[in-house]
Amino acid sequence: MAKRTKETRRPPAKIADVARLAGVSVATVSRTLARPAVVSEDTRNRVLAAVRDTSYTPNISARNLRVRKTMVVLVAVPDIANPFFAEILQGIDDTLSAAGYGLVIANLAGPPEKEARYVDLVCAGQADGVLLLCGHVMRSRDRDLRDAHVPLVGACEYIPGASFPQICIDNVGAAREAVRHLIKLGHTSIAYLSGPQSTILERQRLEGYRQALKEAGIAAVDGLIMPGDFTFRTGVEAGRALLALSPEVRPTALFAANDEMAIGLIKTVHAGGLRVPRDLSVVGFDGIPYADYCEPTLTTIVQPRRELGASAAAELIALMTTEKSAVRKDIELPAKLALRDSTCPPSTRST
Amino acid sequence: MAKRTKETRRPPAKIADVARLAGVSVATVSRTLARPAVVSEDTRNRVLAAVRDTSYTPNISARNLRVRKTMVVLVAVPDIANPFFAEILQGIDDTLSAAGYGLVIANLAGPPEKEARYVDLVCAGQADGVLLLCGHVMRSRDRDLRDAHVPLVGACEYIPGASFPQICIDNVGAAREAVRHLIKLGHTSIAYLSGPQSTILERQRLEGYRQALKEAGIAAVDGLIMPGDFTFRTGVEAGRALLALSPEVRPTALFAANDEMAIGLIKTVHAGGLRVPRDLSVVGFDGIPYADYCEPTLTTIVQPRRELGASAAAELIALMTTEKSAVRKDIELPAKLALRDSTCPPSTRST
DNA sequence: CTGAAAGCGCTTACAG
DNA sequence: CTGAAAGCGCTTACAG
Repeated sequence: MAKRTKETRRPPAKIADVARLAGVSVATVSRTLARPAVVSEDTRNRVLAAVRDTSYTPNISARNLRVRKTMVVLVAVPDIANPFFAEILQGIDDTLSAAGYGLVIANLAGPPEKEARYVDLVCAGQADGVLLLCGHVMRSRDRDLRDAHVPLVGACEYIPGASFPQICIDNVGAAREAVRHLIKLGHTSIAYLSGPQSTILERQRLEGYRQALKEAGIAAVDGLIMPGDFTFRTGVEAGRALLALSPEVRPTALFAANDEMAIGLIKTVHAGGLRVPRDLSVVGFDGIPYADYCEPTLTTIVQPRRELGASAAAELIALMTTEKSAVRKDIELPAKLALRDSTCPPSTRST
Repeated sequence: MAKRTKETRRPPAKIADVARLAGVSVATVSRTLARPAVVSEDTRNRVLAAVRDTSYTPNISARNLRVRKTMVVLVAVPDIANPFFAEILQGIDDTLSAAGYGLVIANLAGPPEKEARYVDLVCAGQADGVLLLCGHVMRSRDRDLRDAHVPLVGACEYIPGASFPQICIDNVGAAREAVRHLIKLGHTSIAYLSGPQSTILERQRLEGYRQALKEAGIAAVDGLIMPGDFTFRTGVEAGRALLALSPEVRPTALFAANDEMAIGLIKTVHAGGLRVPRDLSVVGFDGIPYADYCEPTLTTIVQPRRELGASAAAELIALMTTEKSAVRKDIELPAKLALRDSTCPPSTRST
């Protein structure tokens, strides 16, 4: 169909082909490419011309075998279909690929044996480093990622007790800020829609909620803490639970541990006749793109997703390219409250 | 911190270590692993035990160098942050990783030189195959992906005239079905919100729109075709344009070339006082998760995203593992209309 | 500044 | 059924 460029078959040129054409040894070709300054100008020109004429590109498998590097990093993500991670991955990809690294995405959603396979892969030396977005150090039946002796960096979900750098936001502080915002608007009956109990993110955001209430002298009410697991579905369920409450005991505001649940909840209470924010103010967490599309737009904590990914990647590159092993160094990136349309002062009716 | 497993340093075992421990040659170890049936039971047991004792895993760079394969496939995606692709990637990842392939994601969003880098990478033999979700055969300044002589498979966005298999849905037919649905409800003034002119997806969906009108004997009105580019923003703009129209000339229904624009449009016309679907019925295209979360939920064509990815990956694997070069074979997967809350008969008022 | 040679860790004819 | 040996395509001391 489309026009092909010149020579149509022929296997890719190897370094020996270039050397022959340039009339030098393969060692010289290799050196010219690695450190051009070290060869004479004349040689350099001949080699470079030969490289061009043969469209030579080094075989990476061979180079990697030789220098015992792979130039790939493994990125473990809990769920690639979750929009929250898409932009993080973008930040990672930008930084990593600019530095010549390829990235293999280990999507942990799905059968648990996948995790083990990836651990084995890294232990077998198939990656130079690992980026952990999944909140735990991956393991297989009898091995741990640490047995691979490659640099590790964590991001997003803090891994307690880890001995490698981690890039996170201040979840406690951000959650506290979210709830303070509601309190400042005049709310005193504020519910909390939880994330999955197993994650540290949940514990941190709950802690922030508690702190904000406490410092405002508002008593925490256990009944106002609603179960959730970060999914839209549990947001819907919480919405139903709220609708089932009589108006006198219903909270006037709610802080959700993530946006997806907040959106599910808003949709549900809307359908049930409550108005957001008039009857119920809602604050989310994450700042996913959709939080700015929904109706009403969601007041939320927006995480610097791209920067989180980029910093984590940069940190890992530093670790992979220097001798000094893991100068443990956590980085905390700022997350900020985006004021939008889902919050307002409580309606006087219930005050 | 955490407890390490036994021997803490020592480089990973190589095949020679296993051979020594088992008292056989490296050839035998290699064979035992590749085709266990071919060695004697006694040998096999000794080798396997040694493999276990040394926690041996083959070095893939070395193997690849030897067999001249990379076991990686490149997946070119227009924009990794677009939720539409997330589930496609998941289908691809499931299939590919089950077959032992790693996947390198070429995110084409961003500087155009990235595309060239990826082309060079493939031409240099760094991938065994390429999955094109981007609607065109990637190219660098002087090369084309076809020069790499590796199998190619296209998916989602049909590439006209390509000589490799492609996995798509019937965009024309699906768009026609979407518009027929509106016609069946009684609408006769139906607008179309376009995608980017450069894509074949746009041309196909527009064609489906035209066909449906034509077969119903409804005259196509140029003024009802609104510009868009698949982004939320252009949906918002189209919404504003609609609001600016006087009620007599305003269409009673609209078919958007994708969900994101449909959602932006709905949000905008809502804010402007129109009710969806009562004043305006809207049908989208794609079936992204959010289409089922928004308010009202969006009637849309849902694409079998996971299956699209899985079939494309399966097709590529077939190509990579057999001699027969590209038995050109397109696959069309079914997309179906999901009836939800954004459509209803036109209100009598304007009829 | 340059070349000859070893070696990275594997697989696979080829003999036996 | 098994082993010795060549070779995949590179890089890097080591000499010169």
